Amino acid sequence: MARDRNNIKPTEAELTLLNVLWQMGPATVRQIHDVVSVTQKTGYTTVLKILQIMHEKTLVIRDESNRAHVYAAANSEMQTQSSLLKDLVSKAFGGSTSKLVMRALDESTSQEEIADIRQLLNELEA
Amino acid sequence: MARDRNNIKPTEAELTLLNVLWQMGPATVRQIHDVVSVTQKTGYTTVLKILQIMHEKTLVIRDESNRAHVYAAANSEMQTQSSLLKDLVSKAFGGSTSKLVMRALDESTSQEEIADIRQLLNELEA
DNA sequence: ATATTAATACGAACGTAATCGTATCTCTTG
DNA sequence: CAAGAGATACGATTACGTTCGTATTAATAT
Repeated sequence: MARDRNNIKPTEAELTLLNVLWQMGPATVRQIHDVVSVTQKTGYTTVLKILQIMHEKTLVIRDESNRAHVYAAANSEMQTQSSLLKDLVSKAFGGSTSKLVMRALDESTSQEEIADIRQLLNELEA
Repeated sequence: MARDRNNIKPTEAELTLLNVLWQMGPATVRQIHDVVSVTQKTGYTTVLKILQIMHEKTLVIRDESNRAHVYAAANSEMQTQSSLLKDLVSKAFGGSTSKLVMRALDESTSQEEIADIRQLLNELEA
């Protein structure tokens, strides 16, 4: 059975670029690099190369109608987050999502966050 | 600033071996390999090599007083889980733990799990 | 003591990720 | 249309993770 295209796990560098795409929406290599280079010293062609690889892996789609190709994330941020969580649950939490959740929560969790989570729990019950 | 030794992120193969060590407690390469080889076709020397690398990284400690060295996880399962979560939160959830928690919870979460999490939230508030 | 068994150490090979330099292509504009 | 600016394509390099074969070392049994 072929691996679901939605479940390809992005590498660290790929995830960095996906974060930019989710934030900006569709963007050119130049635009993406401009954002990335604020916090990292990554070269332009490095960003380009990674995007090309991501395109092969179908992690991004691209519009080639203009000279400067426009890239967009192939999967939503939510989908990718869920996929990454599922991976971590299986590899480090014996498959138990609630164990992960409970490990994530600690004394640093704010009252507001606790309220938000309670709200979600209520909704899930209904 | 040197990276905290407790925060070295184990690779996938390393995490597999750590899971065995957390489950079994201190063990020899032979014992670890016996467990791992039930589910994977990994060679004995591969397991040995990975443990040696983990020792260099201080992911495990080892007792060399006997011929067959006895390996043990250097950090607890809890510490490692927290470290992996912290990493994922920063890389895929914009630093927001509550976002991760809320993404992890969905309709598949059982009533019992919901109760357990509520319990923990109550304790955190107190 | 020597042969056998079983362990560690070590190096090589392979795959993937990340990086970047250079070649090439393609618009624009003077 | 020719030159320059700015884009993509591609190959080479480096780093890391994973795997395993072989050499070496150490304990044991004959």
